[in-house]
Amino acid sequence: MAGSNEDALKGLGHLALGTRLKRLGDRLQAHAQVILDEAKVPVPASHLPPLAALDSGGAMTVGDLSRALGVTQPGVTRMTGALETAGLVRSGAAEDDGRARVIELTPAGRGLLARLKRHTFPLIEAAVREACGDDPGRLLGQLAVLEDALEELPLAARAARLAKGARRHD
Amino acid sequence: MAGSNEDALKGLGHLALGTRLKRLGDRLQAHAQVILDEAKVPVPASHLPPLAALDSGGAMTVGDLSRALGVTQPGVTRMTGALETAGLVRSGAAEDDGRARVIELTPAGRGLLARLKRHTFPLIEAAVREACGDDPGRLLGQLAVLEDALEELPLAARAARLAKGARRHD
DNA sequence: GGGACTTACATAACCTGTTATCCAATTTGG
DNA sequence: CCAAATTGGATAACAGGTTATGTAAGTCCC
Repeated sequence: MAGSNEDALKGLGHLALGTRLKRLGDRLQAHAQVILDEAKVPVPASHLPPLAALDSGGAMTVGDLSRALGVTQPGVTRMTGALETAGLVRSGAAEDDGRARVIELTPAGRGLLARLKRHTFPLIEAAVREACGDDPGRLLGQLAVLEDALEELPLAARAARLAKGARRHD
Repeated sequence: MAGSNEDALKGLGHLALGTRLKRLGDRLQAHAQVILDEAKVPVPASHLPPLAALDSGGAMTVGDLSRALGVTQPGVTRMTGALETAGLVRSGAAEDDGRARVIELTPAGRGLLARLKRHTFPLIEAAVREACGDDPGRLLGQLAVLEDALEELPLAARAARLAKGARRHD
């Protein structure tokens, strides 16, 4: 019999780290969604990043948002389309460039953001921080280390180098 | 005016932790995929967890796999379907229960796993460990803390408690 | 033993991201 | 000034997960 499962991912250790990170991220978002729902926020959590970016950065184009959020341009097009349907943002051609579409918050969007910043975001922030354990910054630090490392030298390159070094033991 | 921006995104800070974890996980998987491709592994990285689970746990049903991997049952159905098409697993009704479908590795699947365990997994493992920085276990530990915390008390409950405590400052 | 629940899986529809490609507007260079 | 290259965005197709629901097999209980 398989005995106690669960350890399948654990057994893969660092190999499954990617899977594990994704799942944990998903779960965090789902939990945050519950808080948002309780606060009667009329948008899914996934739409908050663009709203926050527009709030802090002011009106900007699709491309700007794409860069600001780190999601691809089609993703931004879809998100902003949904937000526009929800009445939280509006958009129009840029004055100086007919190709660019400038997105800005509507009053409704600004109002929502104001409420969120005052009541909801701090709550989520505090709850997540608490869930992170004694030293909340440490997790973020570890993530940054990993992100930077991947940026600096891809895994494949590291693997190749390690393989070369290990070959004599083979 | 929003003044110094940043604080909207700061407010999102830990809400964005979910997004960040997911994105980092994605990137890790993409990097691992490169290594797998170079090793001529004929499956996407996302299919390795079920293979590894079957390898370590032996033949098991769809439901077992779902629990072992932490993905939903339809997800397992799809994954195993693809693996079966690829000839790496096979399946059949359980002897004692006509509803259950038991999945097991084919010889090809076992062979692939053997090769991976010998050559590829250790490489990925080592590369990821290196990328994680000086103390590779610490990140896993942090993740476990967060996972356990979410399990033990959902964010919404934490938020509710924190909100109650903070109300007198409102 | 036969009807009502329960269980295990399959299927469908959806969500949210991706890459690939197309179109229109702008810029550039001859 | 017009043709070519570039740029900003939209659209389509796909990926990999999810939830919701359907269906067949098993179990319970009168």
